[in-house]
Amino acid sequence: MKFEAVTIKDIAKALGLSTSTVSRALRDSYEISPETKKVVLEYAEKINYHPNPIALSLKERRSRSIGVIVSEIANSFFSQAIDGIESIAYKNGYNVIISQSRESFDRESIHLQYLTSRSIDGLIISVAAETKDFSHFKELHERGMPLVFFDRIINEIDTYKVIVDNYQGAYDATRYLIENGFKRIAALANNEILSITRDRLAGYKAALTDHGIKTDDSFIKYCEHGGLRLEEVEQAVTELVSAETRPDAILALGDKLTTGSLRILKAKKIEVPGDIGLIGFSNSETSELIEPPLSIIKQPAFEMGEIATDLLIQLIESKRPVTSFETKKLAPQIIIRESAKNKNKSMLNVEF
Amino acid sequence: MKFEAVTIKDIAKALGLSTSTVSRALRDSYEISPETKKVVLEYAEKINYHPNPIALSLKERRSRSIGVIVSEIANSFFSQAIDGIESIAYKNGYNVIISQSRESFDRESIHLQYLTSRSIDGLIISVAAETKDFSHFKELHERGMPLVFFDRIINEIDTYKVIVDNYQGAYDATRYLIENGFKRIAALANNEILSITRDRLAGYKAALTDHGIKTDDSFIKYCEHGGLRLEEVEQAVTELVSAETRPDAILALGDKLTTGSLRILKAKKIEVPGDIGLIGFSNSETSELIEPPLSIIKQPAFEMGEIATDLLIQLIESKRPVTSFETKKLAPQIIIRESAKNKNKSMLNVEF
DNA sequence: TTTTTTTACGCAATCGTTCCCGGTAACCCC
DNA sequence: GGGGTTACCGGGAACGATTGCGTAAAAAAA
Repeated sequence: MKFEAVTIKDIAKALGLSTSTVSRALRDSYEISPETKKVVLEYAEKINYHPNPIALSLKERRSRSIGVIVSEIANSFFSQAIDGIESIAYKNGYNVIISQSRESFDRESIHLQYLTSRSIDGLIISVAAETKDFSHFKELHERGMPLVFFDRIINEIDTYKVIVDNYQGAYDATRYLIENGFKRIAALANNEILSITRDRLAGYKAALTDHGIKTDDSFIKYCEHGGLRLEEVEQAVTELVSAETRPDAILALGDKLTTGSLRILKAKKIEVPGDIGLIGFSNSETSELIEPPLSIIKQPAFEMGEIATDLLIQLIESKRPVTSFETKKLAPQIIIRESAKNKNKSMLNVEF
Repeated sequence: MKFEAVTIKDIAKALGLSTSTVSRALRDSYEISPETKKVVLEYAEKINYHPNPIALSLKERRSRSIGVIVSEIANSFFSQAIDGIESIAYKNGYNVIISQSRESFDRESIHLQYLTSRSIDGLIISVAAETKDFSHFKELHERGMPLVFFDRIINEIDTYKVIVDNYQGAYDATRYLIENGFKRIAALANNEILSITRDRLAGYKAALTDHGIKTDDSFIKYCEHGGLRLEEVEQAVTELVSAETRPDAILALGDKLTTGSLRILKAKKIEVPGDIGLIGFSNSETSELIEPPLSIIKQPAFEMGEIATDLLIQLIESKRPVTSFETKKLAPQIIIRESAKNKNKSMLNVEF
């Protein structure tokens, strides 16, 4: 099976010209006479010539492709972000190679290795939950590979980063719960090492403190793989609801944790928000259709992907080394629905 | 910003050998002495040499990358399928370039053009809803580009195809509705030209006929963009529920159509399944959490992606032209939940 | 008309790798 | 010791495109 492409040589031979002349004619060089250009252009059009991007990559030492590593494609947040990445990349003539870490450090390392050996021009990364050692990223960064982190970032590496205001999102969600009568608010977090975990928990704790509620460490549960495995969510939720003092609300700090905990609560026949209120980070397209309609903290995923890609391309195409980087922080959107409605008032809403 | 890679020349120079010798040593050629091999291998390891895939691509006239065109990444079915595609591609040393048609013919053509000009080795496609003219695919196919269709296929093009048994899925779902007391079953379909629309509608009609129900064409509504735009779903559903004889159940023949129609029904305060039963094709991860829990016909998306990629790679790597193609037809999974439960019995289940 | 300049093109190197074609030793056989 | 193997390695073309440099012919200036 082969797919023969026409080359510049074919044109040169057919027209009795040299390849250099053809090349220059195609690039509209001033050194070529208008007549020759016309002939070449018309013939190229006729035989449907397209420059071989691989030959160009070899010559220019750039592949015009960028790598992306996320934990999981089939996750609304990431698929929306990839959507944004693709759109900008495409506009700029880059293509995108996607890999999934599935929250595993090993898979992340392997993909990183693979992508860089495929000679990509830059990399957009959301770190895996398992990853505690950042040296592979650091080394790459030091060797000059353009890098942009989004969502889950690495503070120690100085480059562009794109995140939402995780602190504020968690703070506002927690405050909402407090102001609506919830008092014993538990947090269901991702892996402790992740930037998003730290920031979101900080917001959660600050909101509690600001409202005179003592933070209780037994109310904070961590899921090593961010809820990618339902068992870890089950264990965390089970521990929470079977404690002596059971929380009356859960703040879930990740997409999979939000739907996962609802899944578990339903399985345990625990009413939401009657028995336990629920609000969480989520970009699910169907959050409003869910029973009860989910209260969510939503990230502008598409936009984050766009911005990250814009920054990466800037980095790739800049003539001189970039030394001053910034962290773009976007505002999350909080959407309140039934799952976090006022405990007492909500009794009135139940349809008897 | 540059990312300098070590080449075979660097090794040759450092070791006082020729590039050919180094190349052969790295490929473990019999023409190279064990000692030389050892020296080369060790040095290559030491300076972290990796062959430049672009140079290889140029030499071998293959890029080891495959293109994928789907309507939308942020759609559970496709993201799960891509997941399967990536996994097989990665195992075989291919990378995957993904584009979205967003159901638009123009975007599909442009992406097709772009992908082929990027010298990909093969293509996996699920046709856009808008596409009625297949000549761009045909031409590509005739020029020898390995092609595999999945989900939405083109019958006129003779190549590998991977689908579910759409006829059977729709038939069984319709039969379930009939056997559970629903009599006036409407179908909400994708664009009329799509293979999945034809097959699913055929199954729907056959089930009706087999159970002595006359098919009513006014009960079949088409959405030109497969529900990608909620307005078209709204219009279709509105037409259905405002007809003189309103259907008592809807069979939605696409992912977006299923959640879309539920969205509209909810907005219209129409009870599901009390007023109207609902079952539909869907691969949503949260279908069980939805209110009411959704009855779905689920496609083995991941597996479909895997199979399609396997077939494509076979096609790419086969020495002689392949002339005999098959269509892999997988079984869909029907999951019955509240949204399609027996009209009369379901009254008993409502919690008062 | 001769010299200089301009115009328009070709030659060849280059990117990193593979591979065909040679070439030179060392060794063996008669 | 001449011829034939064998083992090992290098030169250079090729993949498709770009580009610096050289140069012929044509045009302009002297």
